[in-house]
Amino acid sequence: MSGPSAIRLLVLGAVRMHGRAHGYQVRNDLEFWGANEWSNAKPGSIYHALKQMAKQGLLLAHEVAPSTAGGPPRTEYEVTEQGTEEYFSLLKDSLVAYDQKMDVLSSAIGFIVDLPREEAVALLKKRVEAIEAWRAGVTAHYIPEDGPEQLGHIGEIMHLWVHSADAGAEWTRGLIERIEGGAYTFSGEGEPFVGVLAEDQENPYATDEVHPGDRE
Amino acid sequence: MSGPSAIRLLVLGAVRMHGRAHGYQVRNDLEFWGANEWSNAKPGSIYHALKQMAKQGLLLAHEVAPSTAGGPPRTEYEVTEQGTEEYFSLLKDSLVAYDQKMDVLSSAIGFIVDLPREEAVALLKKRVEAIEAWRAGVTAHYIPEDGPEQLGHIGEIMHLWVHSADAGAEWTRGLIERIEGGAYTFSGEGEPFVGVLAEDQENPYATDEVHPGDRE
DNA sequence: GGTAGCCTAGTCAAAGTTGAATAGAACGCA
DNA sequence: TGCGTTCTATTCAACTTTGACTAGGCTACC
Repeated sequence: MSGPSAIRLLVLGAVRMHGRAHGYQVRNDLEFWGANEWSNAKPGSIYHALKQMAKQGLLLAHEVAPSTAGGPPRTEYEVTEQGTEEYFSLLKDSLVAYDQKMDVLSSAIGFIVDLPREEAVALLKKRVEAIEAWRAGVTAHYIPEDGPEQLGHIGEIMHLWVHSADAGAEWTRGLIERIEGGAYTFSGEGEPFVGVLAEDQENPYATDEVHPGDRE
Repeated sequence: MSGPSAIRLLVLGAVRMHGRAHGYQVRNDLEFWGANEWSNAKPGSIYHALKQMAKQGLLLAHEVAPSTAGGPPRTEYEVTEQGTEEYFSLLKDSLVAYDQKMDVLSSAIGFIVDLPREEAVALLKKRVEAIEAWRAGVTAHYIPEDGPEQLGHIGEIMHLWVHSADAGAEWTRGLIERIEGGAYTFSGEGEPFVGVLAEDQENPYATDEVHPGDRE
């Protein structure tokens, strides 16, 4: 660690989609996206990220209005120009970085259509290269002179990592193909994808249902 | 989160192997195991875990002796009975839990030979079941009535997760086969595997070399 | 018309994580 | 002998994450 942060990207991206949003809206969007399943996007982290990024000038905080829908008053945020820069920089880094933090990659995939199609493809290709380089480095380093048996069951750990890296590379190659084949609508290709909940819309994924196999 | 913690398991396991160990020894072991590559095992976290677990009665702290090899005095730790219980409980949980935190699984694999062979196999089989259940739950929930196209590129995220889950299940099945086939030496099968560095031994993996593709 | 329960919106203390800083002792060597 | 470097061993402040808590308003229902 610590490469790009998933929450920062998620929060920045969510606020950016709304134009102006308060914490609770962001929180709902992330739940809508299923981000609670694959990232550490709990309320506390979200509000913390908002405040921190406001302090750093990436967001502009409007000390604001009592709620329009009951509940305590709320603070609304907008992304600044600096915040937009950070957003794209974070997005690109997250697509390329192979640090096996799936939450970072997942977030970036969620926003990938904010990039032009060719750039997305180029970054994903760089990702594949990064994975292959990581694989080469690790296998060279940890499967040394005297043969792998020497490591005993410890070798299974490297095996696991290499196996996952390969799966990651394979998935990435598939995605590249789909994108090159014309799937999805990228930046500058008309009607952008809008993945936020409107003020009054209900969240179809909001549920208390616990999926079998989940660990809380 | 927050399922079992990787550092706690690693630290507990390292101290346990030594019988009695100070922080620097633990730190070296973890580096020897390559844990710095696949977990957040930085010095700060290690010392924190030691102190915390001592406070909780899992470790016994001996306020101790000036270093025998230069440097400041050091504190040595032993695992208590309660700590041993916690160790095995953590170990078993980590083997079964599918919360896609690879560091937790990796740590557990490192210590899997502390269990009897049949128990290890049983736990790994439970793991495969947990993965399959998770997969079933998630696909049912996130690929709803109106077909998956509705999700747009967001569907790729679930695709990624499912792909990784499948890879994880496949690897686990492979490991089960190898273990059932007699690989490695488990608890109660004679000469236990010893993976710690002796007091004077040099660490063959200690290196500043940066593997290509690494993100710091 | 009261009250139980839920939705909105956010705060906070405790715990965990990070990277850098500290500091003593030994070692090389000019 | 004195000076810089490396190794040993740990601490610390800053930051992030977590889960539980707070608190106002609305709604359904008796």
